Amino acid sequence: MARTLYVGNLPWNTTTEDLTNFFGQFGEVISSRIITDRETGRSRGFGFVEVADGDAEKMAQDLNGKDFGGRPLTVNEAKPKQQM
DNA sequence: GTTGAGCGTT
Repeated sequence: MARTLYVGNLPWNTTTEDLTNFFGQFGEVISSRIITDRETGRSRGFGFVEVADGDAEKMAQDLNGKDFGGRPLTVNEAKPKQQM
């Protein structure tokens, strides 16, 4: 399985590939997703990164507060989304 | 071409 990490304080131009590359250096990245505004299509400045179960907590602590794009990254374990 | 707390889409 994998854990989902909430990533905030991202630059507007951050892409999913940027998250995958950055998080990939700290652990195994399963998938990444940048949340874009559904109505405007522009980036909301945050996203989610799905990582390996065993590396999730370590990556969250290592990447939290790390500099990314010139700004301190905000990383936390994402809240479980309602699965229907 | 803007903005800056905040937990997402099929």
